[in-house]
Amino acid sequence: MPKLTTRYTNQSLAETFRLIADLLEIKGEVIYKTLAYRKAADSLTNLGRDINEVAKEGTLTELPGVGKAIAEKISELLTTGKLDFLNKLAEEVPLSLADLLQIQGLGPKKVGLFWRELSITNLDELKTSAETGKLRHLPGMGAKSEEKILAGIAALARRSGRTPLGIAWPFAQDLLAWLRTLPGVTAAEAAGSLRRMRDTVGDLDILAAAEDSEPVMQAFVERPDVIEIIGHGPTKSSVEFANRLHAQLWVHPPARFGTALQYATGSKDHNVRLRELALNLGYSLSEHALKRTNDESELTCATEEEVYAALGLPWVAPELREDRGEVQAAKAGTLPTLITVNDRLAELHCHSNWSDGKATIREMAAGAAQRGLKLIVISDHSQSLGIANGLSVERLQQQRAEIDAVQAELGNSIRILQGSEVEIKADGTLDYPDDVLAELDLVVASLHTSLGQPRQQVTQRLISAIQNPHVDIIGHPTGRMIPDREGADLDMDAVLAAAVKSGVALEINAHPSRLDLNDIYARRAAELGIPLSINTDAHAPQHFDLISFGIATARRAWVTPEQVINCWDVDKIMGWLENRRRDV
DNA sequence: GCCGTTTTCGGCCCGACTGTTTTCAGTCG
Repeated sequence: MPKLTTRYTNQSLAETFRLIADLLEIKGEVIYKTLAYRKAADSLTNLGRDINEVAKEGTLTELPGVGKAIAEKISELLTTGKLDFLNKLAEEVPLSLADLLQIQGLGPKKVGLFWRELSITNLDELKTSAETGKLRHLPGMGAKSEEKILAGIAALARRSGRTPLGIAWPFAQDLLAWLRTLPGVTAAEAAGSLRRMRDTVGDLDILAAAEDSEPVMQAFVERPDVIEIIGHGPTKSSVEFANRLHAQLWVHPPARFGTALQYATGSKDHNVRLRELALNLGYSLSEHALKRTNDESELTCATEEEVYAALGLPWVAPELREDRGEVQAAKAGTLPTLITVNDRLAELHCHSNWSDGKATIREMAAGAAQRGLKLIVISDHSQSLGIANGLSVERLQQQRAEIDAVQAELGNSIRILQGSEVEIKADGTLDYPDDVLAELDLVVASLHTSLGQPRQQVTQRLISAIQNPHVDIIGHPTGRMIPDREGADLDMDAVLAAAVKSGVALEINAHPSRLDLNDIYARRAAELGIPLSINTDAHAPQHFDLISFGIATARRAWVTPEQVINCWDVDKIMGWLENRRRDV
């Protein structure tokens, strides 16, 4: 439950509207009203600008899903920090009821029933009532329902929110590889937020193609690492694994794999758009087929391309399927040509054993060359980051000799530059003096410490670095760590405006625990013409392969290869750096 | 509560699974 603060961010505002939606639903308000609040919340989540700025402009109602009523509520929250409507609602419906919706299998109708009939308002009271058999006498309830609720409460205590993509992805790949070995399985793919490559995922959604689903489902729920079967049917099953991850598997015949994969990939909002479009074209779209509404005849699709083609659209990349304008763009033929992993030609931010890396400069350069990269920047930590063995000015100058030696040895297989990941210190100054920075081929400036500074202070600190003419790239701009640490409380509109002015590039750090910038801000930056740089921050050669997570984030941000420095050829990169040096 | 080259009022996606029932409501994605 969000606590009331006087300064609202896009996220806290979105949470407030989601809370309102939950409470209205428990209260029994017409479903479309609750959906409207959730839609508005999604719109705020997807917004790359500060809502305070939009409110100042008076253009709130131009946001999708925000009309007069919700715009007024946003304004009230932003100006007074309170919302009369929510306060009155909270007097009617206890706020703590919203927590009960977190329990798997428990929705607003049941929560409302428990509250009205038994005055249950929180988890403890619900648990006691279930344990003492008080729930089973209510309509639609029985002993099994009580068991399910208790299991749901226990599962809630075990789980801790969403899983970082970097953890979910490899596990899902193992699961898919195993599924593909099962007899009768002709294909298996990740779906859901996993396939859309969101930075965190809820449940793992997995789809398999097989004529006979039963044996596949049976094998799935009987896997030795399954600790609980949440559901088990012929087309859909869901389980909890020993590692606490939840997964659900759909099995459909190969001839229907296209509609099934499209359906299971989502997002929900993207699917709603497509189904609306289908209805306009005389089809009802489901995971099984496109059904003509006039004669019920079916058009089955083995591939997703066929599904989109039937709707008059080009195939839409999964990373775009968030209902952020992609269906409209597909219709208009203006989908971007998204960046791919193969477009990456350079790594501009990585570490060697001169600071906290695990490999030598030679090993890093050779590893990069082996992966087809044409240019690598060794950017070890600067002096004040003692914990990472940051380089003194003297060691930095010694490192140049080794880089030159490795360059001579490897010849023109790869270009090696000397850079640095320079600390932006708590006072906003950089960790090396300007004359030292001027000697470097490329400078990445990053925040690592004092991330908890007040908004204005930490924003000004980052802007100081952006304005330093020696800085080329801002590394992982917010400093967030998934899932544990929120980034700095930056005024991102001001940061982006400063970046536009200085011509500095912003990084999408590809490490799955960072993915910083995130998709929303990366999209906004690209729209503003700010050059992006996608880097793995590798501390060993195998980390170069983490690039796929950074590329996926860029794809979610609608980014094309031209907008990313790492995709330029060596001459263009060197030219860009030269221009920046000349402007100093 | 939002929204409109089929509508400014009347719509607002589709199906599987479960537990309670005896034909269906609730939940989920």
